[in-house]
Amino acid sequence: MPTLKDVAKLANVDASTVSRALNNSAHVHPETRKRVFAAVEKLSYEPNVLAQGLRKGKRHTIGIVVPRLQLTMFGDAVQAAEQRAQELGYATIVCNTDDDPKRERECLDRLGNGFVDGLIIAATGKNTRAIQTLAAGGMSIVQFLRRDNIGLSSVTADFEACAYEGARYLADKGCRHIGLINGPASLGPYRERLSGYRRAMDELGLEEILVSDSLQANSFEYGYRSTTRLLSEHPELDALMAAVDVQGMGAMKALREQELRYPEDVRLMSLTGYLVGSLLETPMTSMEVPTEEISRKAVDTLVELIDAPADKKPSRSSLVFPPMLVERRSG
Amino acid sequence: MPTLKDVAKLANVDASTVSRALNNSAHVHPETRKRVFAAVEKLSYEPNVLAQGLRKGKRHTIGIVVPRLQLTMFGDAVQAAEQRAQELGYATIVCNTDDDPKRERECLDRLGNGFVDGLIIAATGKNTRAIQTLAAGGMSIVQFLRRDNIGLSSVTADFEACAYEGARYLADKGCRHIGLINGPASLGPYRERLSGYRRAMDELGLEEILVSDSLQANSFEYGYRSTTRLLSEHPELDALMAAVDVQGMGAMKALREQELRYPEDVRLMSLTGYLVGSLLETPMTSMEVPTEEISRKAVDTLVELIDAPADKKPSRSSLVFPPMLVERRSG
DNA sequence: CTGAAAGCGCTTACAG
DNA sequence: CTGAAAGCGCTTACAG
Repeated sequence: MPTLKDVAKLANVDASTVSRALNNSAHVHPETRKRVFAAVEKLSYEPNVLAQGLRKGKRHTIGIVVPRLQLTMFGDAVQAAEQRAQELGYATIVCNTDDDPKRERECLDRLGNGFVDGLIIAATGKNTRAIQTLAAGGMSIVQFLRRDNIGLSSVTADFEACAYEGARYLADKGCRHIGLINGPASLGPYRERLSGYRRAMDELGLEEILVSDSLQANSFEYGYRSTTRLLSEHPELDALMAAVDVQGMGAMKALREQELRYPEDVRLMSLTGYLVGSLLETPMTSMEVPTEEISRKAVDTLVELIDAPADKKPSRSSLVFPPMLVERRSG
Repeated sequence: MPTLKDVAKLANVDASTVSRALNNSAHVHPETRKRVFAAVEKLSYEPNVLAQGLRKGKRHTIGIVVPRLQLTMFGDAVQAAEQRAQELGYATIVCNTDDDPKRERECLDRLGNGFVDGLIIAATGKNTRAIQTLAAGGMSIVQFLRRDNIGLSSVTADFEACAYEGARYLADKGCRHIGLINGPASLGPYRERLSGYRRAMDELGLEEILVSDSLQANSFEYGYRSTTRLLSEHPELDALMAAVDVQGMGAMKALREQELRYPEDVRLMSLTGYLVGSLLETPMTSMEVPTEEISRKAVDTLVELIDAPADKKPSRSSLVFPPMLVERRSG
């Protein structure tokens, strides 16, 4: 592996000049510059990220904090984020919190300890203080896929619209008893879905029928139990919206057990669909969200933040992507 | 962040002594040692991985090369590998090849270029030369979940047993026309499943009925098309083994279209099941493989390889984990 | 516009 | 058993 010195020797200049030419950090005579780049080319020189990092106190690593990967949009999200990070020359460390505030806290402690240059995070909402402290201490942080109003940039989807448009769609199909399987309102996306659902129910003059526990909501089990409960309390149910796909899969199980067909007896849809829903035996009607785009954008935003000099960090930004309705068999 | 120097000052020794004490790289007087560790404790000192890396030419980053993450065992595998890597102080870079040799080549080029200390890889089998060259050039490489006989350590599952035991199970249930949806024999796991299937068919005196194209086999579409084809050529089919879950999901779609019920008309099972199969509307009978354990072990093996001094690298090892049958509804 | 020097935080021959 | 010194590959004030 050639080093700066090798390039400098070949170009007949000092290493510092090579550095300046490469980083555009000061005026370098065009002639010199040309020689430098020729030498770089010739040796196919690549700067040693480690040495750069040591010098500048950067590790070229970003942390990704998400609840889990399996069968969730976060799996896709992390894949896209890792790819984008790699394109930008960053390694990644992925940390799964399982939506457990304690585990999240551990992740934050570990990553905060000088392990990474920045963080993209889909937080539980229970460690706001710790996250703000980290940010105040100079850590670059971007929220993605989940947003709380904690003074940090975010890239998310419009979950309010997911629920609102989902409900309008079901109402258009003639449903009058539209249930919602949601999750704890302490989490931004659930709170937003709830508010979209309420807006729609209000406009339509329909009764709100919903489950919104503060439990581990992003699961098959939760979808199953919630559906069973809703059906027993509201046998008139003719439509059901699940916040995420695995909940919808759990709902399917519950409906089958009650010998209810979907969509014939109960229209079923997911409010945040991803690949798996389309491959089910009964493909699931879904609101879909551009997860990959969101993740890539979050990484871009983070890297800009990391790279900006301390005295002119970009100001806080909030990006929200709209969802799209995909009609399939279940609803 | 405290540095070696801070520790040295507090312990009243030279930085080099602290280094030796911490790394156990030379005799340090027990008394001195005690002082050093007390200081480390007091300052809660953590060595700067970047500086260590620069000194030793290590990046503390490992590359993970897999075909894809979505709806495959590789998703689980990568999650487990990342976690283990993190425990060992390594960052990760994940590269998806989509089982395309060209993309795999790009991954290898990029990662080979001094970006990582080592690689765990589930290869396409089409870049054997490039991989061997990398290894010969000093890159530490461990194969995981897929093994080719290319002189490198591996940690895999016994896919031969998956297919053999799967077929025996179906035969025990009374099936006499057992089909196999496989994939290209150029890939180790498919080759091994094929051989297990053949062994079982041979022992049972049954006809081989199989699809084994050299296409993108790890997909819903492939499972769907293959099943349609097998059914048209062999209407007598009474059992079907899919190499992986998504193929099985595609098979379900094809069976439904032919108005065949599973398991009543055709018993269906996956030979490498993971979570998704258990959550389907018709939960899938599967051979299951300890993906997480395999991944963690692969990372351990790799890190040992990386950390060993050049003159005494551990010799090649091959670890194979046995599968387990999980009976569910589909078969 | 460019060179010489110092230093990021560590490790490791080299003396003693 | 321990200290002083050199150096991994880079960047950045400091002169000029």
